Amino acid sequence: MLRRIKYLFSRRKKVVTRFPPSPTGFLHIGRARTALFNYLYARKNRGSFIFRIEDTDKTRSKDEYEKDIIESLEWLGLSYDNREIWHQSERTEVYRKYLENLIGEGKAYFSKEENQKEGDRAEVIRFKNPNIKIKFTDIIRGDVEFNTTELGDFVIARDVNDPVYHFTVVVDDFLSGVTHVIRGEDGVSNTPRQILIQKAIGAPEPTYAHVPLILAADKSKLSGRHGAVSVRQFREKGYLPQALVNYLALLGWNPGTAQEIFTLDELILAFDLSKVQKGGAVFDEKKLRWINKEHIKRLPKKDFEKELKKHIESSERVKDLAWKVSNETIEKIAPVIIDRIEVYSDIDNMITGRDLDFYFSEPQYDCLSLKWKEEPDLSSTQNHLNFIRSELEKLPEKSWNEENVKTVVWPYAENQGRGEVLWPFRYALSGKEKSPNPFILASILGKQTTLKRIEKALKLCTSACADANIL
RNA sequence: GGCCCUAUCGUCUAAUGGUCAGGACAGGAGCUUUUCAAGCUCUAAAUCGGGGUCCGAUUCCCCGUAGGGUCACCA
Repeated sequence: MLRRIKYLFSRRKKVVTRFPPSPTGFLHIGRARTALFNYLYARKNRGSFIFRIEDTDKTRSKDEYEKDIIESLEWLGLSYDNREIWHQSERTEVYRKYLENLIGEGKAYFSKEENQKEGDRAEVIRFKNPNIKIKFTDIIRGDVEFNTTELGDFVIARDVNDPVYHFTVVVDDFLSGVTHVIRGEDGVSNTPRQILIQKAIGAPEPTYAHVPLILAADKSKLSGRHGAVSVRQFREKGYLPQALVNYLALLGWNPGTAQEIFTLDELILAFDLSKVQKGGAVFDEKKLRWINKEHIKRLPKKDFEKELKKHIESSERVKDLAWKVSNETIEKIAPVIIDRIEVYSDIDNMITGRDLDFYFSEPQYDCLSLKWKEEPDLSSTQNHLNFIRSELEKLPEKSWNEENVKTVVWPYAENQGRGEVLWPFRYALSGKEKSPNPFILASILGKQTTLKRIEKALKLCTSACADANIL
């Protein structure tokens, strides 16, 4: 009972996590993952997740990047809880107060410098290092100990109005009540100096968790030269945000169960920071693609259809040829397409590869292609097509569907040879070596078009090929 | 180089002081109503090396090796 109360008491402090990117580039997936971990941890503990902008480097910070980071975060569905977004560039007043206090207390001092490189100031503010041992507990890596002597009296500001990162993070984390600092592994060695500053300004020490880095296939840090690294690039490639989130969560973490496909809400439930891996993880786009496919399969039908329509309608080919894209067609082909793609950009590739043409226009092909590979000539192909046509003509329009077309043709195909019958049937409808099966095709195209295309195939058999003396 | 961290199939990972070291992705083979895809079944594939501790280590310890991070008036 006492334990229980103690436990509850210890948990009373509200968890606050944060994501403080500097707008010096598009949102990198590595950073997106640490944002995700912060988000998950906060949500899991019913705490809050804070977002702020660290733009103290005026030359490298760009509005364009800030916009991208905010959009990407929103796209991923990682909502933050603060209404107002702090910009460190607008908070020099705040930092100055702390800076002046430290100087007044003798914990920091102005220091004359010899210019090491261009842009260096002649005078900076340095932190007076007490040279103590710093020990902190990291949720992921356990106890970490550092001797701070080697840090020396490090710089905390260029001048009173121009503080440096280490100082601003500590002040802002303190002021916004951050309880858990979850960041990339590259922050480990920054921790001791930040703890030193915390002690100096009287800020409580947050709990740390350093997440391992995302690696490229060659095990080096994932960067631009390895291809897509920003969230926006994956978005442009046609990945689903929930799939990216799912994959990123699974990189370096696992729920301890066999479950691999998660929604954001499921992740919140299952997530456990202490089970995050210690070593870096190689980014594998193949697996991301697979996860994306699984999420596409789980999409509400209408959502997928909408996206499919968008891709088809906006393609150059469809626009150039002025093909009509009816909702009815979209609904019919959606299940066929869904089995054949992993990311939305695969739809675009199918269009450019002419793999969708036959749904919208009459196929053009060479009559010889109608012949099944084991047939010596077109004579029996012609017979088969004739049979299919006459039988299908009897099938009323309102019973025209995949199942019924199959019922009509199947016994005949069994009898005459599947390839011999089905290949020309399918080819007549698609004009393609590879396509969905003829029954689905027939049901998508409808009775009229199906019969028209068979008719056309029959004509080709008798005229063109006959001329060429192939029969 | 100093300091810090890490080490299981190709990749993401599970597991235990005693297991046939499990799963998933990717690969290979096959099945299913021609082709393509999907689906299903099967298959190959790993505990970095060397010392300890122990009846027994992949697991615990040490050393090595490899990889990574960090050493700014960048964040």
